Amino acid sequence: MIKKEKYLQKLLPQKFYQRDTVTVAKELLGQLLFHFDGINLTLGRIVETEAYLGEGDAASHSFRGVTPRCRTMFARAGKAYIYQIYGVHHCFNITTELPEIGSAVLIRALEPLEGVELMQRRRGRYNLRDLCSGPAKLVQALGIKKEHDGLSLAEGVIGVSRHGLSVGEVIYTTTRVGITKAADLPLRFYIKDNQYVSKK
DNA sequence: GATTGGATCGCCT
DNA sequence: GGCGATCCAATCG
Repeated sequence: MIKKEKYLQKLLPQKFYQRDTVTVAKELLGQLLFHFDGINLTLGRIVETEAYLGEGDAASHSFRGVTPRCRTMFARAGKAYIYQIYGVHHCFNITTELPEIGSAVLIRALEPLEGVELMQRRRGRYNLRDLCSGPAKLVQALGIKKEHDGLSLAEGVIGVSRHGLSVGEVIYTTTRVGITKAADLPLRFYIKDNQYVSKK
């Protein structure tokens, strides 16, 4: 189980994230998100993302400036921003742009690829399509915790490894899921016809 | 100090 | 398709 090394070799550099949030959200599609918990590696291919902007986006936690919850959104690009939602779940984001811009990309769905058995145990679900087809589902499947908030993806504990889109795969753009403010902005991106996205 | 509601999920009908 | 779980950040007074 030395699989970890081959993914670390292709770790996306910090500069990948320190760019326009919409660009990062689109270019994360097809890449490989992993978590190494010290013993086991779980990994999936990113098939759905959403951009949360640092300016003019009322749905973004950063809309009214720095608060205790969203302070990580104002950290350097390429860090994990993890928050609790509905009292019971957690969501995983990656910070983008320059630190003064409170922006991030929400990872909404993965195609499970490595450590599938462990994901199934963590989820208590066995159908592959039920493992990572939602932001809180993939956090649970990968074993990501709120303690990882602020962690740099350059550490290689949680990280994204390069792996582009396949030939013929097309990116679809829609409005974001589950928000009421700024609900009309086209900031959700997913791989068209992919069976692992959270919603069509 | 109190109230409100949320970047969700899974079970129920 | 509807709704309860369950907590705390954000907002208001």
